[in-house]
Amino acid sequence: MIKQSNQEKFYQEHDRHYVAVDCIIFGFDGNSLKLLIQKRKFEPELNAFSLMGGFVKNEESAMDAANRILLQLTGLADVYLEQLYCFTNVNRDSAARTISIAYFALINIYQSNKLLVENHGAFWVDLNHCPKLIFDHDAMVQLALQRLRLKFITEPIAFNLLSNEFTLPNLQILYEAVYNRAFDKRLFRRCFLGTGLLINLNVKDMSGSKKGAFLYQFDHAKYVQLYNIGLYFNLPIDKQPRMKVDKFK
Amino acid sequence: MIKQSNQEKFYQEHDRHYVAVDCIIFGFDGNSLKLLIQKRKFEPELNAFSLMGGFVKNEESAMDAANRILLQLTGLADVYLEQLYCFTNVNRDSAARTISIAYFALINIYQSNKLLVENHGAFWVDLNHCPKLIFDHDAMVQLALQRLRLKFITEPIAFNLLSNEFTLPNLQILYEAVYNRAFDKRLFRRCFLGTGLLINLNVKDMSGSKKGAFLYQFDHAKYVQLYNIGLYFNLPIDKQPRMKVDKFK
DNA sequence: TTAATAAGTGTAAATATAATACTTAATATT
DNA sequence: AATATTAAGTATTATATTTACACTTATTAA
Repeated sequence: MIKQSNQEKFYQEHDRHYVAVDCIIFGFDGNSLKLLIQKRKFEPELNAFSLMGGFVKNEESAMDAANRILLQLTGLADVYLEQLYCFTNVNRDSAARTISIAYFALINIYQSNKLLVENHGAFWVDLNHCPKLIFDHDAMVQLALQRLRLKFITEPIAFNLLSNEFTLPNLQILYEAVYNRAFDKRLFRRCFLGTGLLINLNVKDMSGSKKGAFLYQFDHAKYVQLYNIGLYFNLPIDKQPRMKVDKFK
Repeated sequence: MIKQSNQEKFYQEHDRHYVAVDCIIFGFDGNSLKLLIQKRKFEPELNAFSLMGGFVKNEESAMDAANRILLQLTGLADVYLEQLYCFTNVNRDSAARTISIAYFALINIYQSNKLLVENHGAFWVDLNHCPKLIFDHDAMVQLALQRLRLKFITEPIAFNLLSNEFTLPNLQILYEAVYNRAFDKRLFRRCFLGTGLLINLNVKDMSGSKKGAFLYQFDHAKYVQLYNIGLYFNLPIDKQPRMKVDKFK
């Protein structure tokens, strides 16, 4: 008990800080990547654009806080959510020294609760036409996009942005939006179908073309099963040129 | 001014937290990967083993804090240091709610100041024979090792663990320690020499064998130059088997 | 019936990776 | 002086992967 009080003293000598989480919330409307941002209703930076965020409370982890904020804003639980980076520059927040743990989320844009989103002054913007955001939020978004590009190659997380049922053209357009470049249809299909993780539902979605495109589902169970025997998801796309002697001989 | 005070009120409604940094400090003794840990001289967990850490102060970023701790402990500045992950579980620290931002460092074990290290009750342990560490520090180390394996393939950071001059066998032993497996000498040499980033000094290090092994330097300037024209460091080693239809047909 | 549209498909060439064993330089030993 | 020892250093062939590339098909609308 005396120990406990010594401990407390030891800790109490140190500074404490506001700890916030900021959420980079990605969505996909079938054509382009979207980001959910808000017009701030409070100071500092009233009326400026920012990511959705909030403070971490004593009784919750940062992940809890991010989930809480996502639920409040979108009505969605069990969202794909990943810690991105912890931003700690002393003056990053103009109001008070605050460290921010950035998380990025992938959600199905059409499953989010429109009313909740609107009530929070939030709205979806095209990633390519995103207004300037406050503080270091632009840097957060850029870093999230980088991370997304890494992840899309090495984990099958793209499906979090799509409906349960999707077509291969849907999937390709999503990847093209993320990497901001076109892929050859034949190569793209082969590398995805080659994983054996897509279940052809033998039903056509006729909304996108006259011929219609087959609907697929992602076989999550098979993914887990293969992962557990040491096989990994890894698409041979968007490989960056490598330093090689012949490349500059 | 009234605005400012409203801001302050808004922030002051929220909890503040102790924010620590913990450093996963890697070294290499020519044979195996080492970790710098300490025997704690204070509560909680007096005499238990832990990573080196400290609290983030009001006037410094987390990176500043990590650098400060590294300098105090090893006498080294300008160390390779990278943010790993922010650990925020509510009960991760038994003494008080503390969030910890973990950083990993790569240092040349022989450049660290032995006296300083000893005075801090710190010492190097073989990664394969590391005692149980306090709190979530074991998880931090495992995550750092994972990150290291990713990074060693995609960035030439291994050289931070070696002397300025090194032999190809030195480098290979280091990679073998990190990936915990043997590499074929011919493949390993080819993939490194193939980058064109190693300068053969045409001087032999005779300490390791009768024949001697040529000393090399990493050509950092060339690395930056190639990086800037869009060529990337990427070694084709330790590729994980990929999910493919034929693999389980 | 035909025109239009996007979906869907296969093969060959080039490149990258993996698998493999012997030679060489220097030192230590007899 | 000859020989044994040790780890360093080297090249080729087979296999797998990646890239490049153009036509056919299913359906709807005119």
